[in-house]
Amino acid sequence: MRAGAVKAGAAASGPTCYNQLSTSQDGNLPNFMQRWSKLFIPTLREAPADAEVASHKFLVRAGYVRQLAAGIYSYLFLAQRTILKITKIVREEMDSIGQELYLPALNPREVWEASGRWDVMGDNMFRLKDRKGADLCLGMTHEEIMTDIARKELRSYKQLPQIWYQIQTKFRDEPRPKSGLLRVRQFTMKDSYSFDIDRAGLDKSFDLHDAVYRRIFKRCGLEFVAVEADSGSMGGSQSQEFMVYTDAGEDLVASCGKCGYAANLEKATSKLEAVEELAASGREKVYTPGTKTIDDVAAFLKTPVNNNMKSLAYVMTDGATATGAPVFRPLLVLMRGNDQMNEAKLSGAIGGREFRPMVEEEIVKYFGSPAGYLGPVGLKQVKTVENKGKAGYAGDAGDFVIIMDEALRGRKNLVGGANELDHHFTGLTVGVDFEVTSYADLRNVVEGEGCPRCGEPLKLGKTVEIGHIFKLGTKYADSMGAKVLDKDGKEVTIIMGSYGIGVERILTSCIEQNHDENGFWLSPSIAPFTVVVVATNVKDATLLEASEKIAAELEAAGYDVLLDDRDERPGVKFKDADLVGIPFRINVGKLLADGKVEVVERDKSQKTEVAVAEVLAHLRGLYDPRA
RNA sequence: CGGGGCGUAGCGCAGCCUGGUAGCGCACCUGCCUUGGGCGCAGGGGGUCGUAGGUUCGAAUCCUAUCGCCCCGACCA
Repeated sequence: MRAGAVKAGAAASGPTCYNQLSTSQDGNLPNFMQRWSKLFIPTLREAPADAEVASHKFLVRAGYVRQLAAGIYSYLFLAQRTILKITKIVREEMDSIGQELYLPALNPREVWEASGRWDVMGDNMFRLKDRKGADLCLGMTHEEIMTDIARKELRSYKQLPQIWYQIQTKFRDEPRPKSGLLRVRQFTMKDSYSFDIDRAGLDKSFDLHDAVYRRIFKRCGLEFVAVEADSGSMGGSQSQEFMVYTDAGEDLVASCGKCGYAANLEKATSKLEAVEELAASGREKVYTPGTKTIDDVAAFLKTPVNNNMKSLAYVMTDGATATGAPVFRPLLVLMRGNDQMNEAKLSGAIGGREFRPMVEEEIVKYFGSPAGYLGPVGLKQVKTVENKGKAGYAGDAGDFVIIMDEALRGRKNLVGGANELDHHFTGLTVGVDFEVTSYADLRNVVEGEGCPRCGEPLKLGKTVEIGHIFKLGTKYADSMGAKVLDKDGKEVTIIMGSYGIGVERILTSCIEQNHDENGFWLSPSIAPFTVVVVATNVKDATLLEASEKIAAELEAAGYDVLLDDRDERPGVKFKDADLVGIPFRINVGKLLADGKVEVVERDKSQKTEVAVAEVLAHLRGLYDPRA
């Protein structure tokens, strides 16, 4: 029998679609037994020196991927099989709520200008010119293209709701690609977009995605948490991320083991213990020589750190001049002395305006004092005005925006800088000694603080984001003019949602979650093969024949079978089998004389002796592909 | 963008300081041997030492520039 030939009885599904051209393929895989000796599975004994995280090391060692350039990878046979299985699951689940489209990755400048993001995306966007010199870019995400279709085609509320999705390659020129497939410049994303006539519709589309996402990740065998996320600066109302706990992750999540509260650190809050107020003394300027840090001041004045107020000086852009140059405005942030400010939270608090810390010259210019002694007293301040539901600031160019962290609201008799070298004020109280422009939650939650819902101590953990669902509202529909007529014949803006899944991140997260020193194991639902049959000695004809028979039987029962028929020593084959992510292994070897083989469960490293005639039944007890 | 590190055979590395015929382990090929956890023996193939200039009789090695990759930070729907 020729290797790779379609075995009689095994290829029951007729001509299988097996095009490898793009991510638009349907995910079908060839339905016949594969022979390792004929395949290209370049396993490595050692990982490349520049691989840091487990998934990166193993993806390379197991022959799944090879790097082409920074953050750009070729997916070899095993990786492609796994990706196809993942996208098949994604597709099956998404088809239950939406329709699949396939949109261009190559986008003209105009559509990105329509939304204003041609400029916003900056260097993160790959840009190129065509032969005529026209600007193009590679799509980082597809709000613009989807909204463009919607604005051109959708006319009536009767056509809503719509959920359109695609599985496409995305391009992002990350400043620092890293961690193998975790942070890359080219990757596959399932992105979907919902179009609704009203908020209630959006809520429903959002909830549908929430439910479908949970099913997808579960089917892929991932342990995940859904967390509250920062809805970004531009007015989205609800945002939820799906995260996987792993030390390879880059995001921090605060979670409560008791009530289930979980939130990205950019969003998380906590119950704070009350701070004892200092005795009222009235504002008093005190000489505090050489006390540039909060700890210095607190120690010098013998006051608790949390009665000290930290003043952080920033400049932010606030509008532009007639010529388009940005206008800068000073920004003072007031925090409890031992709290850390979260930049994402601040960004939200100032309506998404850009900001950066002041440099020393700016500090002197705006405060008339060197850093270390800054405070809110005596600063000229803007007025806050309501501006289409978003706070706008009115005032002269140098007027401050002063934002105070919620943890300081209502506090009295604080210590703060006096805007004068070597001097601080004691006895500062908001509303008496100074005013603030607004309050906002700006502080980072600290591990062990009380859950905002139930008060139990919060835990912090590192995570990778594998999915994100987001109520966009009218941001793109507004800027791009996507409107329909409602029941009353009135033109209304379509309300949108945006939902993403990182396909490769499902694979990498699975590996991060399920590996040991010898390799990794994937859920049978997404593993490139569900079972590998190891013929321990191919020179032994009886043994090889028995292996082939078992493999064929399993294949006919719906398993994706890899037959290791290589002329290698058993040790080599076992090492490779442990490495490449296949959840089940059948060793055909010494025990065959007694009519038995070994069934190995990779995750538990558990071996069970099973009679040859019982192999299928035994395996079905562990996992049934047709269940 | 700031800081650090590295580019020598497919992978992991030595050689560079102190210039003089390019090496080791693994992998690969051939033969023998072996067959339950990356065997053993023998023979063999493969590298313009990232690239370009320069110094020198002579450069992997010294100098300059440049490209690439990795890490930390910044940044990051």
